[in-house]
Amino acid sequence: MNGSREGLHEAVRHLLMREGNVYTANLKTMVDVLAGDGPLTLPELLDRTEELAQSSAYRGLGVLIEAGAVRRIVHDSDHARYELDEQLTGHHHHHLVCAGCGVVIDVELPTEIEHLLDRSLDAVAQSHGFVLDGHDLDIRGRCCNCA
Amino acid sequence: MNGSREGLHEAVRHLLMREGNVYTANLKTMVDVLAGDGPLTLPELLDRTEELAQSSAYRGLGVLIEAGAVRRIVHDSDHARYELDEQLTGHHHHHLVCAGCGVVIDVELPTEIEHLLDRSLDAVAQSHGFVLDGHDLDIRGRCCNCA
DNA sequence: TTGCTTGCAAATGATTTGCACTGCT
DNA sequence: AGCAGTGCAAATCATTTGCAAGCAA
Repeated sequence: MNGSREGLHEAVRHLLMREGNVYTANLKTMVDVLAGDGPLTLPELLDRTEELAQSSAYRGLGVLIEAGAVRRIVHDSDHARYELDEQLTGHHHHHLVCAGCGVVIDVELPTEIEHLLDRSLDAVAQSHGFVLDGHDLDIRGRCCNCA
Repeated sequence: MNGSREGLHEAVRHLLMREGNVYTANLKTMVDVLAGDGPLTLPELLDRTEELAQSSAYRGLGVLIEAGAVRRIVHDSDHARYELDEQLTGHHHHHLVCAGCGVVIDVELPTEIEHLLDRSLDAVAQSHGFVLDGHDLDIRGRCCNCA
């Protein structure tokens, strides 16, 4: 697991270098936290780090997003959430979102379903003159605490 | 089409009454605008109406959302978007979102795909102890103007 | 030095709210 | 009179940005 974490950092460093950015200690910390947990809000991210200013967190996330290392996901709750990009985790996944407390859980769907979906979405996008980029599927519900 | 619009207003009035609200002229105007167009941002909504204060629009949307007549959808763009709830339109649909200009287009998927998806999502939700409420599928891409 | 990262404090901007006013019952 | 809906102006709050200081090449 330490090995894969090392590989992760290498991959992030590579993404950042392409944009002329440096992989600083702050950024590394943030990537580590995001790698260890699901999609986090900014306050949650700050809770899990020491000595990281809020503005630096926001700015760092901006850099990571720019480089394609992090994705910003936004639902109805107050804060946006941030997670490592799928190109880094290698897992295509979706989100199970609780309408009560706003918690977000990563889930995966059976491969055949994803394939069928991809094909269908591609057709839809093309028929509207769109260049397809990807899809986001949110499953709305209530977790056992909020139900 | 006038007939269906009348039915729409009746349905909204019914939803509002259940919460002890009145279907005022402002609300009616907003529902009319939303019924005539896709998901709109607040500025877009204001552009399409006369004599509607921004705060009244926000407040009215809040009332309509509370009653289940309108849904607020939020992507990366500055403004949230508002659309009539599916229980009013009767059409289950998804969103084709342009990463460039932020425009959102309603699209539908083949029924068999939706069925497969529903079954799959239900299983996933249950396995995480969630009570399933529904799903939102966003197709990310670039429209012909922004590609 | 030169240029980039950092953190504090201040600014921005979508959305919400306080309050006084209007219109309906 | 009494109660809701309305709009103006002010407040709120996540996020962004200006700026001065620190650090690395």
